[in-house]
Amino acid sequence: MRQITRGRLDLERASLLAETFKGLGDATRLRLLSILLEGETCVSDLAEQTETNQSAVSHQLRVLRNLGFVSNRREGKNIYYQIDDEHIEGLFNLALEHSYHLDSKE
Amino acid sequence: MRQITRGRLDLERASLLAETFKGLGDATRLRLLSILLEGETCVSDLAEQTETNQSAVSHQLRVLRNLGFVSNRREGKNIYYQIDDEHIEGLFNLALEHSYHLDSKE
DNA sequence: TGAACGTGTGAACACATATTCATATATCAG
DNA sequence: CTGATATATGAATATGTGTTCACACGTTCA
Repeated sequence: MRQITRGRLDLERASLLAETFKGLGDATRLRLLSILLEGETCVSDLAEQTETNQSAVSHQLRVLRNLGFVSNRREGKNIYYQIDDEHIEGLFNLALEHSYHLDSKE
Repeated sequence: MRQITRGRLDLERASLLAETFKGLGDATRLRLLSILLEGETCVSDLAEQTETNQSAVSHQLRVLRNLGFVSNRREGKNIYYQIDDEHIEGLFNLALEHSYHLDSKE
């Protein structure tokens, strides 16, 4: 059982966490993740479904890969991406709750 | 009981979520929040404890206020900030778990 | 081998963002 | 009112980031 480190963040740990949140701080990346949460998808399908050009998708997938959010595998000419992190869905849902929370404040 | 909206994110909702994550995507802001999670704190103390100049702290507190993460109250010359969102701690902890997850991959 | 297709990558550009400096505003003490 | 203190704010600057374009690379198929 992992003991979560609580208490004040030092600069180094804060920077690490900031990287994680920054990775989720872009609408295109969130939409890619949202599609991938429904299942493995290849790059061209991701581009089509998000109405984003293929190069932009590739760039953003690299960001997600570097953060350990997704992984990929080649199958012929296609490369399929998949979620490779168990916390993304939770982060999604908490952030959604926050947005509802905001609604109710206004 | 709130029904969480799942499934694919449209652009508008994705942008909203991205704002939330962007707000957490900065080490200075995360450290401020981390201190505030321990209790209400005034601006000058926040600046001192993060070794950040007062103006920068004020700017970042404004960002956090605009996102609904914190609120404040004046007491004499001081202004005390406090956490005003129930999801921040959860987001913190999930992101921490993700960072441990990353460690174990390398 | 060569053409077609899917994907990755570097450069360039436009735009966003964090920090600093100077200064404004608000409150309090005298 | 005056000066001191706490905080906010706008402008300037440096740095980061997302997208596009052009092209490279790898795979398949004929």
